[in-house]
Amino acid sequence: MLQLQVLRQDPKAVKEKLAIKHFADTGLVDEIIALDDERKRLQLESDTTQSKINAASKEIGQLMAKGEKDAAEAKKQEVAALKTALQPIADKLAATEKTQNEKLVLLPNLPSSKVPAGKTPADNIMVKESGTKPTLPAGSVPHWDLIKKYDIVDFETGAKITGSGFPLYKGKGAKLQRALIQYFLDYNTAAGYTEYLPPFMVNEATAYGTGQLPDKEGQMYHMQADNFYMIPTSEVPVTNIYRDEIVKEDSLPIKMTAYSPCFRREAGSFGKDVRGLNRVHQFEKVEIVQLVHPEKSYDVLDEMVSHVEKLLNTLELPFRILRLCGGDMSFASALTYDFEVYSAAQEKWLEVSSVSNFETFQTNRMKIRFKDANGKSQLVHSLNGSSLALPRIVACLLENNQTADGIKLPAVLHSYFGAGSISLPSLNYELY
RNA sequence: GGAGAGAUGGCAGAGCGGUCUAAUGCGGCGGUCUUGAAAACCGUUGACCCAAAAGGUCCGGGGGUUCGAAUCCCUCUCUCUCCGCCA
Repeated sequence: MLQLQVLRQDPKAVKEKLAIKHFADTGLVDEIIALDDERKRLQLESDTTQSKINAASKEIGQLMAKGEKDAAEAKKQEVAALKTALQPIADKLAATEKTQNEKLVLLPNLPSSKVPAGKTPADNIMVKESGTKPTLPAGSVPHWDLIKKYDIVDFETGAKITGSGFPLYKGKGAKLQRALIQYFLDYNTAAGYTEYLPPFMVNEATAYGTGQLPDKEGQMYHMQADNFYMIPTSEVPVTNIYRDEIVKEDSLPIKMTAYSPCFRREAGSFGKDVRGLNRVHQFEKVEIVQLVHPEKSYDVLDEMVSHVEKLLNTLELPFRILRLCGGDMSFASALTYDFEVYSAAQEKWLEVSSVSNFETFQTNRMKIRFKDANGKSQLVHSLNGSSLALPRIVACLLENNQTADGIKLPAVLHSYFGAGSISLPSLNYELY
């Protein structure tokens, strides 16, 4: 949620920035400012009346103590009249605040000056490309064939248990998940991030805090009986740890990391991109989140990008980094870098991480603040990124490293996985 | 699931219809003393709305009673104790 004062200060600049995000309804900005003027007027009127009521009530108490019953009665009449007058003002004030807030929540975050103006993924700027695309041996196949050959992910049984898009990892496939999660968490904690294991369901207030509600309600699984939502990413519970808190300035930056499964309905996606592990309803991810001083957030964004970059390097996969254009960025982000790894058998790039600075867009909703040197409360900036989302990493590891007699794993995973490669299953293994 | 108790400022904790502009303690900040620190003493110390003063709002959330609610009533959420069930 944007800060009102930003709209009031320079509505013209706000509209120009919204245009970069391809947000059409710029009239909303003026509407919100007009509502704010109205709100202030009503607030003043309400406060003045309330002040009179308070003063009169106090007098009644004093008159009663002195035994002047008639005078007290007269005052009571006076208060009753004031209260009658106050009621419509209070109702109107509440309605105005509600409408204003509903409209304010519709505005996306403003893009930083580094965001290119384009509209589609083709307009994203490639910042870096790293590693070389492997030349696969003859007979190489995409990961959806490899997982069957090696018997490590079973989509059919996952569909039987739950539904399509819920993979069932098996044997070495399950162990590879565990190894990757463990490795990613170790990598993050070594860089000073505190590890959390959060609840995987959240309440409404939490989902609202990070912006999943009201915007993306249809993308989350909803537990109707208890009104909980399955988390689409651990960013949601983790960022909310500090909701409604005022932290000490010297406790910044707050660096947090968490593993969680992520649940996404992916309503509306279908077609080729959903094949295999490319797009699923439940997947594993390790996330990094930082709450930082406003002046440092763009340095921290660079630091987080470099953190993920080094992690990807150790996995020995070719990848590229993109700076997203206004049209491709998320609603809440001010600047986003996407990481894509190259899937050699599919011959395409797959997104495995998205690192964003949200500035005060999330913390304004969650009221995460710190006290500055002058004793003033200021909103902190929030950032997050994946390090990393597993399924597409696994897809690329399988495809890019396939050989005639097994799948070679990068050296960094050997100790976590307990072997240097995934070998073909023995026959009796299939007969479990 | 059953029975009971509770939710107050950063923390602990009093207040149970009008002087609550919330006692007191701890912690924090500033000062005196000190070479410096500790101790002691003195002062200070919440958030939000409003350009600011004045004023208003906030004692878990929401609603109600009353001229007046931290205090009484209803309701929701959460915490604790005991019983039951259980990984």
